[in-house]
Formats: sequence, structure tokens, C-alpha cells
Amino acid sequence: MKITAQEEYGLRCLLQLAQADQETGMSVKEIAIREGISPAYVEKLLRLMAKADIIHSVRGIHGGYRLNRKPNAISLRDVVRALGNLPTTEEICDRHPGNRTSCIHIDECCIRSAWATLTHAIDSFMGKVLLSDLVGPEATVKQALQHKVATPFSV
Amino acid sequence: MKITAQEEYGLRCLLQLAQADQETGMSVKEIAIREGISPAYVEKLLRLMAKADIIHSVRGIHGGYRLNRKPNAISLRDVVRALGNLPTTEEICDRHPGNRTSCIHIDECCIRSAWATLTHAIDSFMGKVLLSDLVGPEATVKQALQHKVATPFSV
DNA sequence: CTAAAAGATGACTCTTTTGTCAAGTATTAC
DNA sequence: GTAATACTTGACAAAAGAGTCATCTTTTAG
Repeated sequence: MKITAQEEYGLRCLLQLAQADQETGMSVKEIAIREGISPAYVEKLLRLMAKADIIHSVRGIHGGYRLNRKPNAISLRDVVRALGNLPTTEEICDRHPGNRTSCIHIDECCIRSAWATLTHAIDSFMGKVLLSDLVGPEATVKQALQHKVATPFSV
Repeated sequence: MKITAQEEYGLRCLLQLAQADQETGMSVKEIAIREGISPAYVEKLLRLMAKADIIHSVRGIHGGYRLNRKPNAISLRDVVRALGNLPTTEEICDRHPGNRTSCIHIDECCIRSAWATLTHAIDSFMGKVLLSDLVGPEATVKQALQHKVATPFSV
């Protein structure tokens, strides 16, 4: 159970954009400098998010990347789906069939229930966490998140 | 955010042991046949769990692996910690420092709060899910887990 | 028109994770 | 004691993930 590098760095880049002027956006170069990662990598990550319609690019001398929606309309779930993959229940089974052609636990799969319940809860939580929840003083952010995690199945 | 192959297959192997006769355990070969994965791989996964004191091996002609504790005293958290790693908050920061020597978000790190809240909730949930919760008809298992996930921060 | 700034793309390398293999050692049946 | 069974170990090969690079194209300032 791990957070991938793409998810981590991609989210950081996106938060830089969320904190930038929404009109002018921010260039790859500047994000790279601010986050201490290479411009080439920032470019790659932003492109993934652009493909997922979270942001868009503007070419030319005053170009850069900008958010497609307001920070309170972009969820952590959107970001994670664009960058990595929180597998759905079916995907978990499909990806790990063992040496047989299909999952051995076709019917009566108790493992599926465990991962499904877990990933559903995670997904639900991430759907509630918005980009706007993640900017600001850490203490404030933390409190907001604690509240959102309290009832993972409510949405 | 993904479930690693080791976690998935390791848990499956462990569930086979949980369903076996607790006195005689089960051999690597038999688990391999039942799960449709190679004996060499089963061996490797069981070894990791043996190192984590979840199971132990018995050599010789009637050998195999056995649980060290009853299924209701082994949690999903124990398994995941033995096989993969649900990173702690500090580890997340340490692993992704960018090109600088330490994390750029040392103070006032809002991303840290997001991952920390998430991983804490996951860890809490996994701590409550016991091996014994995972054996039995899928419908029953599912219901038990739904109940456990409801209040991730209660423990 | 030209040059500079900035994004676009695909191939490529490096690292980590997965999974296999071969050559062990321990235990027990006979 | 010998053979069969089964766990042990470390090295290795294959695949996936992470990150870089060279070479584009687009836009705009002057």
C-alpha cells in the first residue's frame, strides 16, 4: 500500500498552481524551482494532469499551466486518478490472477472484500478532499481533513 | 496509491494457512497449487511473514508453515507491514525530497497533512481487520468489514 | 522576420519491484 | 544410513516505475 512518486510530486506541482495567480498561471520552470525537482519531470507530471482535464497549458512567451477549475472543484481523487491509480475492485482481481488465466477467487472471494472496502473508503475520503482544503497553514489544513475523514462512507 | 503484488499474494497465502488445520499447517507446494502461483514465490512471501513473526516454518517430511497466533490475533496491518510498507508520515517526506537534500516543505507542509491523515485512517482500519474476519462467505466478510471501516479514527 | 520563451513528444536510461532458479540444509520414514 | 520431502538462501532475470534528454512546435516581443 503505497503512495507513488508521481502522486506525491504531481500533487505538489498542482498545489503550486493552486497558489499561483489564476489568470497568469505558472511556468514549468518556476514550479520546478519552487519544488526542487527537474523541469523535465514537472512537465511530464503536468501533462498527465492536462490529459485528465485538471489543468491546461498555454504556449508562447507568457505561457505556462493554469487550473481548469477553481481549487474547490478539484479533488484529491481527481489528482490521484490522473497520476497513478487507485485500483477499483475489478482491477485488483484482474491484475493479480496468479499463473492462471483468471482470478482463482472468482466466486466467494474474501480478499476482494477486504481490498474493496479499503479502497472504497480511501476513494471516498479523497473525493472529499479538495485542493482548496490543502492550501493554508498546516494546522488549519489538518483540522479540516480530520473532520472529513471521520465518516468515510457518508458520501 | 496502490496495493503491491507482495501484499496481495502474501495475504492470499496467509489466508490459506488460516484455513488449514492449525496443527499440521500447510506446505508451500500445496499453497502454491491452491493459489495458482509458483512455489518459489510462495516460499519468498511466507519467508517475509516468518521474519515478521506472523508464521513459522517446520522442516522435514511433514513440514510446512503454521500460524504463530490464532487468526483473530493477526491483523491486516501486521500482514501489510511484513510484506510491503504503509509509509509513515516521516517516511513519505524522507522518500520524496526532490533534488534537495531534505524536504522542501519542512515547515508548514500541507501535503504532509493530507497523506498523514489518509495513511493514518488506512492504518487504523487495517489494524481492526483480522485474519478471522476474512475467512467465510463473502457476504458475511463484507458486512463485517463495512462495519469496521465506519469509524476509522475510533481506535 | 527573427529570436527568445515556453510547452510537446517520444525515446531512452536508471532504479525498484517481481518473480525465478539452483544449490543448499534439516527432518523423518524405512 | 539413505532417500524422500520440504524448508533456506542468495543470486539472478524480467518487468514496471521513475526520471532525463534531445528535438521538436507554438507564441509573442521587438
